[in-house]
Amino acid sequence: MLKEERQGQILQMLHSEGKVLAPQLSLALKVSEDTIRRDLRDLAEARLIQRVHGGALLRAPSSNYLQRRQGATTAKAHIAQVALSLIRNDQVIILDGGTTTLQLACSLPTDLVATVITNSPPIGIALAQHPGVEVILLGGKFSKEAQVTVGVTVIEALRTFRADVCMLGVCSVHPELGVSVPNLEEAYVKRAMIASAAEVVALASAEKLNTAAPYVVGPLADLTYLVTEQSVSATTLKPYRAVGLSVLQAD
Amino acid sequence: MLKEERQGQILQMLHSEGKVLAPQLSLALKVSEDTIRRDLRDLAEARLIQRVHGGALLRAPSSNYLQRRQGATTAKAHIAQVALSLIRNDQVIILDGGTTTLQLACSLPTDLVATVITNSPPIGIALAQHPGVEVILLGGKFSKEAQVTVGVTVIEALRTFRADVCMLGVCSVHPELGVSVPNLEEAYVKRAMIASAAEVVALASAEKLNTAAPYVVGPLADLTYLVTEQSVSATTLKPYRAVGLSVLQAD
DNA sequence: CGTAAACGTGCAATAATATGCACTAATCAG
DNA sequence: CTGATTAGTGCATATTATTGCACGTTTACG
Repeated sequence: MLKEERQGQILQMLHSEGKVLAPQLSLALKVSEDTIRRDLRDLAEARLIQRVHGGALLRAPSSNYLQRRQGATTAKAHIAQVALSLIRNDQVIILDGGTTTLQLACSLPTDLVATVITNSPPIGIALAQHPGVEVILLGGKFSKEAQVTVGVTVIEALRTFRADVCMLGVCSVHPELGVSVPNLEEAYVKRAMIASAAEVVALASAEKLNTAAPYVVGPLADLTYLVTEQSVSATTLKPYRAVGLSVLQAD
Repeated sequence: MLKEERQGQILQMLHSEGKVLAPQLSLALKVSEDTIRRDLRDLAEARLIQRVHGGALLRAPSSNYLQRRQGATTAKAHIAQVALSLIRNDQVIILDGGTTTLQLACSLPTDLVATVITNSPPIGIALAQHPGVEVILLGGKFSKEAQVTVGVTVIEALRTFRADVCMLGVCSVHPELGVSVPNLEEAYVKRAMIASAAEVVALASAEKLNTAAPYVVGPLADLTYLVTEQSVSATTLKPYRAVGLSVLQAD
């Protein structure tokens, strides 16, 4: 049995039982407790479990999303402001999850008349303030970390829409690799969002540029606009403009 | 039993009882009072409880700001508390939208392992605090007043599930008319929830009893349990019990 | 005050863990 | 193909964490 396979089983058992004990795992997986402990250490290092004396527990709920929601708001607010200019009345808009897009949702004019399709419950709730906006929430498994729904139902549901524009919060964007994310599920969802929209707007703060993550969403050619911060230099943006992307910078 | 697990139970008992005593905990958790005291010291250090001579108290008067935001009356909290007793580990639970069910979601033990299917984004977000709970959000048009998703996609999605129990917040319930709601869409959704669950629990505060609304969800026979307040008289409840419904009252 | 309960501390027993080392199997450069 | 390297594992041993108990001190409350 491979190490990764074994660690996968540990995770699975943890999620079904709520807790796991080292001796119990040793017995079930037929390896020594030492190996189990090493596995648990690895998994704890990867922030997948909460290691405790005697075994492991489900990871304590992280307030990552809330923390991120606090941080770096001015840059994101500026980016959101620019993205606003790409939205017009009576459009069908796909809004990706994430803090930048949540900021965008909050910044929408209150008299905007539009349909917003999103996999982010917080965005849906935020848009309750906008009487003219019809909100369609995409259903699926709720990812607590990113506060979005993921899974095949989200992708299936997206297929049934034809949106005018899609606002994508990107984790990583690179001139050659294109858009990539740290999570397989999210990659599929973003791909489906891109496929269902006529125009695609990527919202990327400065630190996202020229970086890459494990899962590729698609090439730069999939994007129509790239919105980023004022502070980014022209040379940094040159390769993006070179492939025909319209780059907008906040002021 | 792991230390962290035990401390989790202490927290849970504290939240349900309002206070805990060292000897009582020692008895309940089958460890010495010394260990209990060490646990209480740890928890106090982590600012999770307020340590006092003899045991511990809740640190802040209000345990959850979400509860306050909803203006949770004590009645609703009590109803939710009773409904908790109908939930066990490893169940698949359908949670209806509404303030009472949100209260219920917030009151779930943090170490509960279960799957929750809901059409309420606020409930989904609230359950992000529960690492053992897998949340499935039902997608559809977002109703801003009720803060739930509605529409045919919700009903379609519900068809694909077979839940152990369904927790229904009811607007109106009447011995002869059964459950009814003021909105056609919601009626359809509740009907679908009932159809997908083995047991149906209706949560109804006192003022909901013996009232009716325009759209009928179904007869009382669809329900398994009716949870309501202590203050409701036995004569009021008699017709409900007469049709074989198990009526539970908060204390 | 005085008493009993509650508390803190040091200590020993036990369980869990970390670390160093040896062995195996797979990989890879030459 | 061969020898070297490396990741993964199990074992022995040292270290640490957790717990219960003993004992002296503090606290609550009549």
